[in-house]
Amino acid sequence: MTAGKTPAPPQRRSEATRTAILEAARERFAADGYERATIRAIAKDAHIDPSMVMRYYGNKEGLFAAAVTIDLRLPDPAALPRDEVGRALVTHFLAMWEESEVLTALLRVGTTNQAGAERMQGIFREQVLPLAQRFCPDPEQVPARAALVSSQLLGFALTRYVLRFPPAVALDTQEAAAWLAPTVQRYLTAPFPQ
Amino acid sequence: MTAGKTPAPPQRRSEATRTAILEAARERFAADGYERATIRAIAKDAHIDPSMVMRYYGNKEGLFAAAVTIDLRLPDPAALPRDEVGRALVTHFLAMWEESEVLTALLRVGTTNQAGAERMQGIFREQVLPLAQRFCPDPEQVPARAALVSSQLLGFALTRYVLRFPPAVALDTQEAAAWLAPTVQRYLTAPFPQ
DNA sequence: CTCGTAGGCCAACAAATGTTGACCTCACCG
DNA sequence: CGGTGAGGTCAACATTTGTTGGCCTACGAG
Repeated sequence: MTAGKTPAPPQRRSEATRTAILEAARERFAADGYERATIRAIAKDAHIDPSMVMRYYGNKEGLFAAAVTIDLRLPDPAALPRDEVGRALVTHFLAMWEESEVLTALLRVGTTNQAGAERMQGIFREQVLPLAQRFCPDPEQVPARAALVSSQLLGFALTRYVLRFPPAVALDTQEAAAWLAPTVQRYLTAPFPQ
Repeated sequence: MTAGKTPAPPQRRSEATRTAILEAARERFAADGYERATIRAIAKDAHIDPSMVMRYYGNKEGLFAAAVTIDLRLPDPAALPRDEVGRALVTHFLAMWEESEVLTALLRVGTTNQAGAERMQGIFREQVLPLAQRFCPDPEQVPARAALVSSQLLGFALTRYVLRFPPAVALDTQEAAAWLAPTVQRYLTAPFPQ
């Protein structure tokens, strides 16, 4: 609260544990979901006392909010050729899921926790919607198309990273992208069906 | 345990509460997921004592197992014309999701609970895989295609019934089916892409 | 009428969990 | 050297949750 007058970073040694807590929290939330990821377990993973978690992040919700911040880093729509947006989006998404547990954590929490669901709605609204806008002329259709794209991408992540359906796990990212890209491409650019 | 020798139904009045418990359990599991659906809350909804739940279903896992039994009632593949399987599957799925909360309950629990995830794998294996078998000549490709179909169907259910993305909720089932059917159709019958 | 028993409730236990406050320790500044 | 405050630990709290066992009640068979 009391902002130090010196702009120099006063961080003695706490930054290390702060990030250790966040890393442990991400792992636990990804593996167990919100309810089963206990503060005590996270603290033990970070090799500190549970009360430290509270001091740094206030409460469990605050910890979750701090641990799971997501930037999808979607490619600039303007730079994408219209007929390759599907493939570009899919490969980008798969890469993001493979490289960190944050998305798995968010998906797990989003299905059981109201705050988590709202967080996902926020990401959808601020990051996916704008991209869809670029490729669909009729603004009336943009939200539905963006939601369909999300449904396929999240659905594949669900079966592969959360439910772990063996065939979905077995697909390598190349094959998966080859299957999913046309779907996403169609949702974004094809005319309204029927 | 002690089977009555009289074949006449000895049920005095318990069957009513048994099903009341199951209904309440389905509602709670669907709304809250496994962890946050408490036995006490379920019992209160069913207007009985929590200990009754234990007596009838042993423990919480037993209750979940009894409450969430799913038969997708997939249409007979043999009766489906090959080029309409996509639309038939999608409309059937949407109808099932709309008519009861069991699927929502299973999806919510599947994402946080190992037993729930395995239950979903079982349904996939025993009900979706066989259907895909009918439409794909190469047995090598059947599991992947079935998983892709599941990913799109579950993904749409996720965004619509669990995460409640507004555009996904706003779509009426007709529109949704029109968008999703070609995707499912392609996953089942189109040649391997690229 | 009597009494066994199924259906049901009440009270309690043990464990786990989020959260709090007192205390400790030691680097650093005056 | 003294003390101030940040980084950290410990023990405890109140609550919730799954689960258990004892007790009550009424109905139907003998």
